[in-house]
Amino acid sequence: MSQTDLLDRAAERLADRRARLTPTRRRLLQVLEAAPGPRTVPELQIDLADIPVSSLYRALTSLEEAQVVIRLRDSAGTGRYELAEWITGHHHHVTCTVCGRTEDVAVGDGLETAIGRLLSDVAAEHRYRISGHRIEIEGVCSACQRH
Amino acid sequence: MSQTDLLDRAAERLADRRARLTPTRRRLLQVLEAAPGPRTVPELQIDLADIPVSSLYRALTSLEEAQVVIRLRDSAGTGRYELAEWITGHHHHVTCTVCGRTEDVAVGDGLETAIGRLLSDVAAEHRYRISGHRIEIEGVCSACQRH
DNA sequence: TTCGGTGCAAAGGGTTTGCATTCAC
DNA sequence: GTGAATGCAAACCCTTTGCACCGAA
Repeated sequence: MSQTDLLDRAAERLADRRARLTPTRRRLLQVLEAAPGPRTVPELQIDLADIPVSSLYRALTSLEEAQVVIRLRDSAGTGRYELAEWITGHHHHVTCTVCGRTEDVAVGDGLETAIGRLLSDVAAEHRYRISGHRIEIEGVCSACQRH
Repeated sequence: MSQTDLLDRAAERLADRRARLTPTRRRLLQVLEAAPGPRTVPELQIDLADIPVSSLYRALTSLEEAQVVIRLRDSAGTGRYELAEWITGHHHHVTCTVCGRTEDVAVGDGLETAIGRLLSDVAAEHRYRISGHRIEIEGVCSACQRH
């Protein structure tokens, strides 16, 4: 997806919620698009030093409500933001237990099917109405294996 | 595993690290063993009201280093502690998005094996040495569905 | 002119830490 | 006696919020 497309579609989703694609939000999306992985707010502040923290959080909250970005949690409990899956494509994450870096992971149909069965089992046995799931794969990345 | 066994083995693991199974740590393990799912420190304080927060955190850190407990993160980024899997057996979690309660979920061997194999494949593609995986399921529990 | 967005400052909540004290081996 | 464990208070860090002001539809 081109950057123009991304911004246009983000503007649409925001408009659905009577919100606007302001300069702050636009710059935020540009930084997130260029980022190699999910970013924390303190990290975003490096690229957006002139924007107050509270504005960053509020902009991210708006973008999350408009489903343009999603918020993850890293192992330290800090929020990490990335573009939503309709932009980046469906994926999960692997996290290195040594360096803490998180990478995107594309999953096969077989795994998705297995997860689907797990979810319906759980829904039945625990009488839950399932709304979502998160898979965390842990290991040591190739770089850290060499050290 | 009986409670005596649990405490004995915990004592061993602590001893390996020149740490002791003190009354605080013993009570902590008893509360965690009785809990239906991973607990936050604020929750633990309810059952262990006479123990200062800092002592709870330090005891939990020691127990985590001795690999007797593990620390998870819930969707709010808050740490949640539970007994290690060599005590409880491998399992996953389902969390109610309304009341916030987390329950342990047992998964059938067949399904677990299938998921484990698929996750390993995924990780291998990324040159990760896998140490584990966790699936966090979100939904609304039966009690909250009625309200 | 109305309502959303921003900036600033203060507060919130979980978590960590410095330091003195107490305790177990 | 020596290192581990505890208690207390303060500090930390990420995050949220109240309030006043600005700006776009």
